[in-house]
Amino acid sequence: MTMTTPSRRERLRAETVTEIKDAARRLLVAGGPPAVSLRAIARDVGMTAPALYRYFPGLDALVLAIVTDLFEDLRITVEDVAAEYADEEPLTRVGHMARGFRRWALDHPAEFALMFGSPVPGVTQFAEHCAPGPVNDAGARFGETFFAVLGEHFARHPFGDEPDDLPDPALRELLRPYLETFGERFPLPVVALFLAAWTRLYGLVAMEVFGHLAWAVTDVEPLFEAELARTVRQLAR
Amino acid sequence: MTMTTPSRRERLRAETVTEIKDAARRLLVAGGPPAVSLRAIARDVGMTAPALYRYFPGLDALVLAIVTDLFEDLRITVEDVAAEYADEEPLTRVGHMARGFRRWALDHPAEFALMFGSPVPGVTQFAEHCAPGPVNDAGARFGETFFAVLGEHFARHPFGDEPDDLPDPALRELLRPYLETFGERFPLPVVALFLAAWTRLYGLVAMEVFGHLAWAVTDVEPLFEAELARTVRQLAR
DNA sequence: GCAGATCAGTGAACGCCGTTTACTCTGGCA
DNA sequence: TGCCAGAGTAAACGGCGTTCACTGATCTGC
Repeated sequence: MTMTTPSRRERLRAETVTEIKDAARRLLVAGGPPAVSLRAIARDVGMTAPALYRYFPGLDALVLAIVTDLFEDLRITVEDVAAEYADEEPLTRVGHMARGFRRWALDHPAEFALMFGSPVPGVTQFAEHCAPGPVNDAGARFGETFFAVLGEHFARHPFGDEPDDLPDPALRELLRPYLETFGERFPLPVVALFLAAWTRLYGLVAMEVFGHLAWAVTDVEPLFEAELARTVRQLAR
Repeated sequence: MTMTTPSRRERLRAETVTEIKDAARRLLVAGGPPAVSLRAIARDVGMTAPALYRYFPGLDALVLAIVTDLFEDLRITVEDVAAEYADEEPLTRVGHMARGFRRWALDHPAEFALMFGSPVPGVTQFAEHCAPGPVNDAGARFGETFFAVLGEHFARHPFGDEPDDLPDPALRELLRPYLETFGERFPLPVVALFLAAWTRLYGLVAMEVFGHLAWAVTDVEPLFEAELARTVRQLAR
C-alpha cells in the first residue's frame, strides 16, 4: 500500500493536524461547542488564525473532522463493552452496549451535543444530504457495531415472520437509505424494530444529557434501566 | 387587579417589546438559532443594538423570553388538537396530541431546536437549575395539557397497581422534582410510564427534526405511527 | 549546488457579533 | 414652565470567521 516514508514535511504536517484537533477537543470539553473557535485554537497551538487554513478549509470542516473522530471514539468504547461481555447472550450484550453509550454520553456531554444535538448550521450542510463522507462512514461503522451483535441474535433465533404494519414493498422503499448503506442483512420488520429501539435510546440519553429531564427526576438511571428492559424484551420477540 | 390604564408610555413600550420579539422570531425562522443576534434584530426594528438593552438585559434574556412564548404557542397548538378530538377516548386523544406535537415540530424546526435542542450556553444557565421562572412555568403548562388528558383516562380506568421495579419510597425520591411541580395526581408507576412515553416521543421527533434519521429512512411517519401505537398500548395497561 | 516552486506562517483588514459607556433628545408630569 | 426619567444614539472594546498580500523556509529538478 502507499506506505512510502512520509517525507518529513508530511510528518510534521500530520503532527500539526493532530495538535490542532487536540486543542479543539480541549476547548470543546472546556466550553462546549460554541467555545470551539479558530482563533482560540490558534492561540492554543501558538499560531495565528489564518494559519489554520493551511490545514482545514474553514471552521466547519475542522468541526466535521472532530465529529468524525468522536464517532470513532464512541464506536471503540461501545465495542470494548461488547467485547467485555463477549460470552453473554447477544441481546444482553446489546443492553450493555446501550449502557456504555449512555455512560459515554454522560462523560462527554459537549462531544455528545456536537454529534447528536441540534445540528449547527454548517455541519448540517454536509450531513443532511447523506453524502458519503468521513463523518457518515464513521457513523455507519458505529451503527455496524450494533448490527453485528444483533446479527448474532437473529442467527440463533430466526425471526418468525409476524405480520407487519406495512406491506413489504412500502417498507423496502421506506428503508431505502438504510438498505443502501447496510444492505439486506435482517428482515425488514427487524430493522424497523431496531430503529425504534435506537430512537428510544437516543431520546432518553439526549434528554438526560441536555438536562431536559431535570424537571421530573433526580436520577435518570432507573428510568433508563426500565426502558432498556422493555426495549430488549421487545427486540427479543 | 392592577388594570390601570397603561399610561401611553407603557403602551408604546409594550408595542416595542412585541415588535422586537417578532423580529427575533422572523430571524429565528429564517436562519435558525444562530441567526438571532441583537444587531440583526435592531436592524429589523430600525434601532441600534444598544437600544435593545432598554427592553432586555441581554441577548440571553431575549432568547429566553422567546422560548417562553414558544412553549405557550406549542401548548395552545396541542390543546387545540385535544379539543378537536374532545369526544374521543382520552388515550386516543393523547395519540392525536402526540401527532400534533410532531407536526408542530416539523413545521417549526428552528423553534423546536431552540426549545428542545442542545442547550445553548446561557439558556442552560437559567434552565438547568430548575429555577422557577417564566420558561419553566410555560414548560409546566405544556406538560399540564398532557397530564389533564391522562388524568381523564386514569379516572375512567383506575390503575391496577402492578408491582413496580422500584420500591415506593425510592420512586418517590426519584420523582421529587416532578412531584414538587405537579403534585400527587397519579400513581407513581404511572408517572414513570408517562415519562418513558414522553422520552420516546421526544427521541423520535428530535431525531426526525434534526435529520438524524435520514441515513435510515425516507419518511419517519410510519416509524412514528408504529411507535406511537406501541406506546399508547403500553400506557393503556 | 543551486534556481525555482511549494508550503507554513504572519499581519492587516473587512464585516460580523455582544456589551458598556457617555451622551442627546423628547414626552410626561408636577 | 421646568425638570427629569426614559428612549435612543455614537463610539469604543474585544472576540469572531475569513481573505489577501506578503515573508521565509523547505523541498525538488536540473
